[in-house]
Amino acid sequence: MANEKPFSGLIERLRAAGLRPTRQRLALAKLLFGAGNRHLSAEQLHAEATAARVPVSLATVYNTLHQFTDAGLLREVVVEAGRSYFDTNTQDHHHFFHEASGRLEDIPGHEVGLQDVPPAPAGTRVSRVDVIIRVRPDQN
Amino acid sequence: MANEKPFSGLIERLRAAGLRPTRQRLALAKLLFGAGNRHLSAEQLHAEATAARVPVSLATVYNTLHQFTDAGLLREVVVEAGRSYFDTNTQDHHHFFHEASGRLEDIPGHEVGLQDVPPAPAGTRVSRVDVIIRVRPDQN
DNA sequence: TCCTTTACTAGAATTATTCTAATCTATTGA
DNA sequence: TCAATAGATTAGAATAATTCTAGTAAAGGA
Repeated sequence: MANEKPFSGLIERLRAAGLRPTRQRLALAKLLFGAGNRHLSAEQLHAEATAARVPVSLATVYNTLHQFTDAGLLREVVVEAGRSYFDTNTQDHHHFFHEASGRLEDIPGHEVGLQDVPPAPAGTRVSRVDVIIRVRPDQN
Repeated sequence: MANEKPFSGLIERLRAAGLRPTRQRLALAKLLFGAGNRHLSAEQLHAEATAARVPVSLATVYNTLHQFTDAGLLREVVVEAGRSYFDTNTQDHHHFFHEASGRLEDIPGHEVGLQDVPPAPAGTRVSRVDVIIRVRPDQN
């Protein structure tokens, strides 16, 4: 199965980002990038690593998530006070946020368009545009 | 000055929301709504209240902000992990977020348009759409 | 005024995240 | 191959934002 040796590629990605391909970084990368687009909190990833018998400390999970984010491998999405998710899809796209369950769902980038985006205030430039469509269960 | 008796209106707004117009709620409402559109964190509002010689506990500030939000008098905007602002402008509008300073700035609603907003996932309905344009200092 | 309900409070508790200082490991060059 | 070292990992403490608790106080109606 294609799951056997997904390491070589990951090692390159980490090296390219200036990160040593250590055991825990590889294990976390495999969990993050080995199964399509994901939206995970640090706690969730830590729990997955533990379940996968990769003992890694929560501090390392946080460090790693931030390093990956800085390297452009992940994107951080904040939806609620004290709750942020790391998204493995770094392409230009937006999100549905399910208020009831706290779940985040991708909206393919081309499905939402912005018109008349105003210019950035003087002395600044746009670093990113986040669009979050908050939805809740329909009560019908 | 027009600042002398802005209470009567506020008392009505609170009553309409089913909230008793208590001393601290009135004082906080006055700080919030007495000076145009504002974006305040709970800590900031608590500091302002203290400075205005209105001793109110932080717990009450949180309670009040959430009650006002539930009543539609405020809108909560989350921009960073562990940092949320309460916006006194409840009209449909979006924000610039200054990453360097942590400051939030309104973009009048009609300046940004969304096209091709996808339908909400089955069984859900849209409760709100947040657009946050993140900007950072231009390095030129 | 009295009573009931609702609000307020200080401080403790909780949650998410970051820091610290000690230990370990990947890499490199002899 | 191996030691030196720069960088990574760790447990646990520290911090920050927020919520909870349970006791006290104040508002509004009878």
